[in-house]
Amino acid sequence: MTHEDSGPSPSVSLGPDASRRSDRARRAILVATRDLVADVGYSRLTIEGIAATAGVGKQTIYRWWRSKAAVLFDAILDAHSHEGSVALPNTGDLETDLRLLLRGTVAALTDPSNDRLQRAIIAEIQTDSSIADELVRRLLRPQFDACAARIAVGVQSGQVDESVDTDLAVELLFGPIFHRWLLRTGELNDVFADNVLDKVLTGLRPR
Amino acid sequence: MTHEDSGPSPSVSLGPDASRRSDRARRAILVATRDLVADVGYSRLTIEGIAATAGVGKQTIYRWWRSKAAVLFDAILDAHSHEGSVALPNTGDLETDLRLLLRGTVAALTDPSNDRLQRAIIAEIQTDSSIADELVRRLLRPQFDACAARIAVGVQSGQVDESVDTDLAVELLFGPIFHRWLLRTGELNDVFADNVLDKVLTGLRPR
Amino acid sequence: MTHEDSGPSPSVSLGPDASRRSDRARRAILVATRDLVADVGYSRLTIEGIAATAGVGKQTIYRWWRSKAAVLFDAILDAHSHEGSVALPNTGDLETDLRLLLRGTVAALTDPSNDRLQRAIIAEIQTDSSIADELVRRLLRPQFDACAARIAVGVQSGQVDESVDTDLAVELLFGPIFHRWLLRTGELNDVFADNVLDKVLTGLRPR
Amino acid sequence: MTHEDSGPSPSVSLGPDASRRSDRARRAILVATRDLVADVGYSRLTIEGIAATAGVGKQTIYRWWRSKAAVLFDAILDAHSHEGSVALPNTGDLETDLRLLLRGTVAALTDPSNDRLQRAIIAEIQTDSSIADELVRRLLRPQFDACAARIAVGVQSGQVDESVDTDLAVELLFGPIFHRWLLRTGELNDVFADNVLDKVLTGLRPR
DNA sequence: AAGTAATCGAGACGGTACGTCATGTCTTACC
DNA sequence: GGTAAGACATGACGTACCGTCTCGATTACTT
Repeated sequence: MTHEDSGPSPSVSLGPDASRRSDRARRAILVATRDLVADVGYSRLTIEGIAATAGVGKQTIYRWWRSKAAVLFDAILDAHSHEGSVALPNTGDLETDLRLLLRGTVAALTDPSNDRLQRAIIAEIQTDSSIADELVRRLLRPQFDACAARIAVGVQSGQVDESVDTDLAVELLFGPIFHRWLLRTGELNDVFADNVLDKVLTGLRPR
Repeated sequence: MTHEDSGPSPSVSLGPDASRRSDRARRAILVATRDLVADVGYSRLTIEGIAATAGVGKQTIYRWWRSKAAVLFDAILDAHSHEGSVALPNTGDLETDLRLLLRGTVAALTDPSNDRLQRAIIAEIQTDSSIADELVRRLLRPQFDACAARIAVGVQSGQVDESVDTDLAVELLFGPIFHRWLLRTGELNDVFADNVLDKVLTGLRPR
Repeated sequence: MTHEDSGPSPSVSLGPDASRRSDRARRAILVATRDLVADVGYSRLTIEGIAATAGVGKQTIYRWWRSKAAVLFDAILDAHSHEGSVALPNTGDLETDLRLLLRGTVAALTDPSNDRLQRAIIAEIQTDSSIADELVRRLLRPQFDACAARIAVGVQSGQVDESVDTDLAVELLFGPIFHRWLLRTGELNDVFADNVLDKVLTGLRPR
Repeated sequence: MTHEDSGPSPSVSLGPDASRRSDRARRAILVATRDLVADVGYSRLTIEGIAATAGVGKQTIYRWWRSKAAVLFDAILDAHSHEGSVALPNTGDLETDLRLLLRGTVAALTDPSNDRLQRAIIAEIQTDSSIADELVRRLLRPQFDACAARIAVGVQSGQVDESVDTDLAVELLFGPIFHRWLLRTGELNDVFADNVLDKVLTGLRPR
């Protein structure tokens, strides 16, 4: 999202002259955004509030981000940037590995400290599809791809039928998990994740 | 408010004295809300705009609804109230019936005239969980229950393994569909729905 | 102000059919108006507040009075109706009698329990001159006329020059008093009243 | 805003940081206020109307003035600020000078183009005594002091008794004038002013 | 090192919408 | 038909934020 993806300060919009940009202000804005969303919720998050909390002029925010949603998105990216790569465990047993992955996803979604931030960005992408694209591209796709890769290994080792589309398999796994979280149709916990995994794997096994 | 509601003026919150309520105003508000969301999108939907379009005082909206989201939700309910019951077809073949159901769901989600209204309520339930509860209880649960009932018939006719939890089966089917629609991870069409159905049914068949 | 000036329920506007009028409601409205003005001041006096305090429907007020000012005016009239006639003392000495009158006026104006009510009607007559006419005709003119009559007696007894216009004399006396009270240009007390009286009488004495 | 005020943007309440204040907005607000009061009267004067007429945001008004009355008062002050000093003529004859002064006051009060503005501020000071204090201090007191000074000269030249309190004398003169204007007890014209002056001066002459 | 140009914190500005309050009209049910 | 109650359309209130703008005061490149 910045001019070089490997750089230290990813941003949705580059702005006029990024080299002069105050890193102190940028970090303060992202931290303030996270804190405020956690505190008061996204619906009460305001640019003025972020600026005041960060000790920053409003114009500094408008100079570098297109919208409140863009700030929020960078705040989330920034929070995830310390998580390291999306490597999956490979114990050799596909079911075990996927169980760890799904349970980890459940844990991340239900973590109260992230809940408001994550739901905020979901709410936002319903309106702003460019943010949706960024979200998929930078956060979700890498995870889904890693998961698909692990399933592909399962195909080679004979644990999964070779006719299976690995991308589809990923959505069969994550779909019900996100469905429960987003629509609040029921409790999201490890039992549910295990049940989903069991049935989906049954459908994917060689016949 | 749901299809079985025979009362004349359904509402999320009844307010002070529902017997005196003007039905003319209520209907105008719900229609205006639907029209405006379709026109300008939820983020630009305002109470003042609804009131002006409906030819109604703002106070009349605030008297009967707790929030903009509550109005929106009633507008959606009202739109669905004319749809008749949620009966599924029963051709005798489970796969055929479920294919029709999933394709219908895909069609409903991707229908451009509903898109903004539906996404608006999804955005809203991320913030307001009481609206989420209403949505599940009055709109989603009836459909899911109907689907689960059809699958239960499939168990009796030997098309589905008798160990299967029918509620879980429903989420395996709808989860990936909603996942694509909500997160915009890919194109949502009949091919995808058919693929989901195929793999899930494989996982559910008697062994 | 009513159809017969000597009747028991004076009102600025007669309304549709005064014979059916509820005297209970009328009295409750006037009392509530006085209480509320004293409590919260005229600027926060509302028809709804009067109706609620009086335990009366709003329509009952609108049916019998043309405006909030009219209610207020009747409330003042009603308060003064218990005061008896406007007889002045006649000790034989004009200065003594006028001193008592002016000091009484000062006392009435500075009485904190009447202050808000009186100032409210003053504020109102700046906007509504029909109320001003009523005020002068029913409250002020009788007092001024009584005062003028007393001065006329002074003319006959040789205490005032016979060329003096008694109406003018009255305004010379009351003018400075009201001036201080209305414009708040200084403290209004007996000393001031006595000084005014002294100088004005000097100007009026036979030469 | 008084005669000795040399600053460029006098205001009742200075607010947050007067140095940043837009003079364009301030002037537009005061002009709009005057125009609107003259047009529709004080009772129909609204902040929203002022803002709209002045082409200004409502917040700009609320930022710099505490109330609608404060705006009105500044509008009056601003109108008077172009009048130059409050010097009285000094022809050598006290009666002539005071006659000019009183007739000028009568003319100012009965001028239809000022009537609504002046009555509005009178109505307002009945409720808000801080505005009353400002009015006296900045507009009335300077005029009264000038008048008192002229009378003091009359004392020295033997036209007025040396025992006379000049401030009292001023109120004897202006009191009846304002009384007629405020209470609408009779017609306010030059004849009345001359009569008042005649009697008051008689009371003030050396004996 | 001085000059200069962009960013910074601050906050006033013209606006829009908020949610509340009061207006004056109306309808309903009771007496 | 008057009454208490209160819903209604209207419109102003005073507040909160929006996104733009203008101010000095840094700050960091340029010469």
